[in-house]
Amino acid sequence: MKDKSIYTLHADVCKALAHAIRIEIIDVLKGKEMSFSEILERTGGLKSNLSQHLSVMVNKGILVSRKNGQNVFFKLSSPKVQRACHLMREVLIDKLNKHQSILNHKK
Amino acid sequence: MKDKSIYTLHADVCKALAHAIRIEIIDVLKGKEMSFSEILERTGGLKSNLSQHLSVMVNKGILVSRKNGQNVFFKLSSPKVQRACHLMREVLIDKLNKHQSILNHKK
DNA sequence: TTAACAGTTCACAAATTTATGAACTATTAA
DNA sequence: TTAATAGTTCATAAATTTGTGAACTGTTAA
Repeated sequence: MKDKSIYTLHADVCKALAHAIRIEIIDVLKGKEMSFSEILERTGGLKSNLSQHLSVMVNKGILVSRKNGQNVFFKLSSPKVQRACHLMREVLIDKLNKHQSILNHKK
Repeated sequence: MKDKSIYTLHADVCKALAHAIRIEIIDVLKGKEMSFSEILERTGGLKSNLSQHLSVMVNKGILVSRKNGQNVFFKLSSPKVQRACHLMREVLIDKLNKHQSILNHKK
């Protein structure tokens, strides 16, 4: 049988996008590097929770981090992440538009 | 507070990519339309399981389906899906390459 | 009508993911 | 040294996702 482990690895990377908080982090991190506390300021919530989400994203290769003194800075590992995320957002928008136009047709 | 429901919707679309079987389905469906049974032939597994995965993908707007007689045909809802998926695959490959080059440096 | 075929739905157990708060580590300042 | 700050780790309970097989629906053929 064909080896499917590449699909598991690929899905693991995609899982790093599969949570509202993590999508928000990508949104906030678009293009720039930001410290943990700045991200926390923008997203809100518990810092333990944010730390866990960030660590998932770093482990899956979506983000990279570096430590400077007491602070840890995060950024997207590549512009590809932002592009992929943007495409998925468009798929969502397309779907919402289609639903809207179906509704308009019915009235 | 800022409204975050767009992040939830966006993450829901991304969740449709977050499973090995669903990544395989996208891979198999690249560019072409295919019937349920053809997809089942290629991916293997239980048909009830495949049917559930396909229904998740249709509901999230990743796939569209049409019925013709006894057969149901599926295709990607847009080339954007394939492009996003490909970008995430590249993020994975980049990560694997980086790990590889770190290993080479150590020996 | 009955049987066969294609696919979906359902119930449920198992696995995975998530949020929370407490405890912990590391760095800087007093 | 002690205290404060920044962030991580850990345990655990709750929520969500997943795989399985049986039952079901709809379509075609005999």
